[in-house]
Amino acid sequence: MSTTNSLAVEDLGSTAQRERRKRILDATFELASDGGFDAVQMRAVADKAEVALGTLYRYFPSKIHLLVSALAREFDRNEALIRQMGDIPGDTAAERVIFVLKRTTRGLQGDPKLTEALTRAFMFADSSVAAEIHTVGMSLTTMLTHAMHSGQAGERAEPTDEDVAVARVIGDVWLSALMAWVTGRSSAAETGAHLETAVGMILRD
Amino acid sequence: MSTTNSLAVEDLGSTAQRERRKRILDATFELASDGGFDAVQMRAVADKAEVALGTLYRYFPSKIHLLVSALAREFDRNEALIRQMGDIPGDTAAERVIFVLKRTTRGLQGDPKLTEALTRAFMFADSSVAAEIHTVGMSLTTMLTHAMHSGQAGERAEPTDEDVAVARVIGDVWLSALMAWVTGRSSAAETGAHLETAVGMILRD
DNA sequence: GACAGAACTAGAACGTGTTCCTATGATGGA
DNA sequence: TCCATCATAGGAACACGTTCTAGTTCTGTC
Repeated sequence: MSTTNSLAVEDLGSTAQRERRKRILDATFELASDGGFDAVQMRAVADKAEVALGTLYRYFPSKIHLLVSALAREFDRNEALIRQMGDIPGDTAAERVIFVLKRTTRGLQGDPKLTEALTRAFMFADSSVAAEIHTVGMSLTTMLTHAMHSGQAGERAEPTDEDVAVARVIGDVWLSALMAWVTGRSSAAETGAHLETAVGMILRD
Repeated sequence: MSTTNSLAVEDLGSTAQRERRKRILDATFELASDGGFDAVQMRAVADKAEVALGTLYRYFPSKIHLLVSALAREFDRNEALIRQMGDIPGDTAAERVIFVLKRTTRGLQGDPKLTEALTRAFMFADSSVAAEIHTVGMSLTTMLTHAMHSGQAGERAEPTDEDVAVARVIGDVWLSALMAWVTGRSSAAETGAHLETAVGMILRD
């Protein structure tokens, strides 16, 4: 286990450690939700999580690792939520994909500062955060391929390479749209419209 | 002219000022090219440009503004280059778009550290950099709509809303692909392949 | 229970982005 | 030419991410 990676839940032996990790991520969410990226100050996170600064850095080797890990947890939860709601409404793949994207986007837009913090960290991440970023990418791809096939024959089959390629392109567009929204370059409505247009282009049935 | 914006060339009265601005951007390129984002240190830029730190901040209110302005200049030059080479090779819009994207990408990949610096700054930018980001977005959109229509009837007409929407989606994918490459999550070859796939999906003739 | 090693705390210290201050030089109008 | 104003130089000062050190507590093993 190299020191350049965040400590994942599986890496942590004791209950106390898992609780520390949770307290840290909770504190991160709270601070981010209040004041965005800039308010997530490492000393403040450590204080709020009741953990020493050095310990915080033991669990997450940088602020970016911390925030991207927080994003990964958020995505995991979102994916679980969507998965447990069963079949996704919509007759075509495009409709279903737009449904989950809009739902996810709406969830994020409900907490703009938090979203700003998580998104900017994700965008700023360099190669040392590759592992955490990969986790996020997988969640997104899984969610999208699941939406594409939900309720269809062969739903349980592995997604094809083509499915994955489509999901990646849609994920790219979604991230860019999210970034445009976060940086105030487009409104929520424009973001939604842009997403619909793009998915319509890519997923013509 | 608000202090939250970089000083554009047009804002500068005297020749000495235009030269200062140029020296600053040149120094930025040089440092970025050598050591990437981290090597572009404001004190180092000021030294190399033979300008006081305070002056640097007068011209560019933050490191991010500085780097995004550098990116804008680079894009302008790239667009001019492509525009002056006349008709773009390729029989279909997709082929022509792929041509300019690959050409631009190759240019960037030829100087990885520089690209890392510029891309990460762009990705990290917040709303205070909206103006500079918009400049970059316009260059990209213009380049793409130009490629879509190059050599076609009605080449000189204004791009339609649909053209712009398509260009924006392609621009989104391109940025994400560039980011994946910059952060070492995908190779140059994969980046190229991904772009081709995506453009193929979006621009089916 | 005693010990070894890992994990944790508290806080100092360092680097770099950013701000601020004072003195000096350039410019344009009376 | 002289003055007012603004731009620049030079450098101190501050904030926050990150690293490091010394001492303390926890955990597992004999």
